[in-house]
Amino acid sequence: MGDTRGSILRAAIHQFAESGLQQTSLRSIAREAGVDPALILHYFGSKRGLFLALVRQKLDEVLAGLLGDVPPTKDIGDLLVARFLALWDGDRRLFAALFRTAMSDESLASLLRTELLAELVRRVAATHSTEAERRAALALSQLMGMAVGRYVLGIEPLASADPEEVAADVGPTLTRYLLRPLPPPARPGGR
Amino acid sequence: MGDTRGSILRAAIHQFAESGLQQTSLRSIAREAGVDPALILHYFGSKRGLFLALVRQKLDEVLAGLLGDVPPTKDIGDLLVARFLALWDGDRRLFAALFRTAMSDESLASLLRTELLAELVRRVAATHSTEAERRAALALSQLMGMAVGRYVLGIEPLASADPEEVAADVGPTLTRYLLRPLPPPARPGGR
DNA sequence: CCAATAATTCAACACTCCTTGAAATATCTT
DNA sequence: AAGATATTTCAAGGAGTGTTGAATTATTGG
Repeated sequence: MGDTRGSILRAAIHQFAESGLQQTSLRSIAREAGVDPALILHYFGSKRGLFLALVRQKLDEVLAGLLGDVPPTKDIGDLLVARFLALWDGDRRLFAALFRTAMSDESLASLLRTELLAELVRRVAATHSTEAERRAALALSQLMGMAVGRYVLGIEPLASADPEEVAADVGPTLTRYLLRPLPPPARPGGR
Repeated sequence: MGDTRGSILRAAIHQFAESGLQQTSLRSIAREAGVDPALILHYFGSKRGLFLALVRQKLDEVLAGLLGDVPPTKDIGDLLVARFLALWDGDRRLFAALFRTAMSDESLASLLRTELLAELVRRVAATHSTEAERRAALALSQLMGMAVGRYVLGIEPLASADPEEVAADVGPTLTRYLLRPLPPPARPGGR
């Protein structure tokens, strides 16, 4: 099995999920992969390069799993929340680690904005030509807050609730942000 | 001015706000405070001890500023959001750094749960004897999501919007979580 | 003024880290 | 089989870390 590069990636996923980007050392990844640390640099250029390779891969999964084939429905919020939870529940530790890193690393945050958020804006704009950015930002922040509470901070009963229950609670908020009338925006220059 | 301890704390706040807990070194704090690194340990025991001293102090400010003297009102959500934003807007970098750390550090996360969340639960329970935990968790996650979007990831237009506008958008969600009827909880053991 | 206590510094230990450049080993091509 | 190429290891550089314990300076109290 000449898949050394693959086994490095696997070890990296495992370690990053366990301890995050900063805490994980190339040495410990190399140890788990049964490989010399220098080899990782040979393949990925740098620790950051390894991490980014990982992120790109997962981001595609997220985009497909979250925004792929969204049927038109009145309960769009419930659907999005359910998909979001299904994704994240499938690999809690890894996603939590990725999310934490995105919050500490401007270049990752920027990736989130330009890929995930932008795609969401595009979908929203398809039904609402105006205020798509505002709606998408609000929806995304509720999604992220739910994730923080459930997966990162472990706030009960949110952390242990069944996905369906969470979707029933949070979904309507998303639906409102995405489809319902919003308060009139502040007039620029008004007081 | 024999306030060396105070100037260490000030330097620490500045540096932690700028770079976070891990990235900031005792040596650089000592440099800014014009002091030997060992002196910090003398006063605070450890790097973590210094950070915790800081957190305790700020947490009290937050609790007072957020949950102190809440008048009974129908628009409780707008009020909470406005207060939350006023607090955080007053020191964006520091709060963002504290929040990031809370997400990576279980003992800080636990502090958030046992202090901020618990206090919120107590307030909610005053008007809703049942489901206070569920309501508080939902409200807190929307607050945190708003914070992540606005301050940490910098999602537009949320990041640059006037506080009043954000309060008008997000407040009703909080009010709903806190005061309005929620979907019936899943029956335990049901399917 | 001198002893006791507090404040502060010095120097060093013991790690760990990412990264580098050259050396060794394996694989492939012809 | 031999030369070329890719893969992998070795050893070490060089910097930075938190922390410790003793030594030094300043401050206070009798």
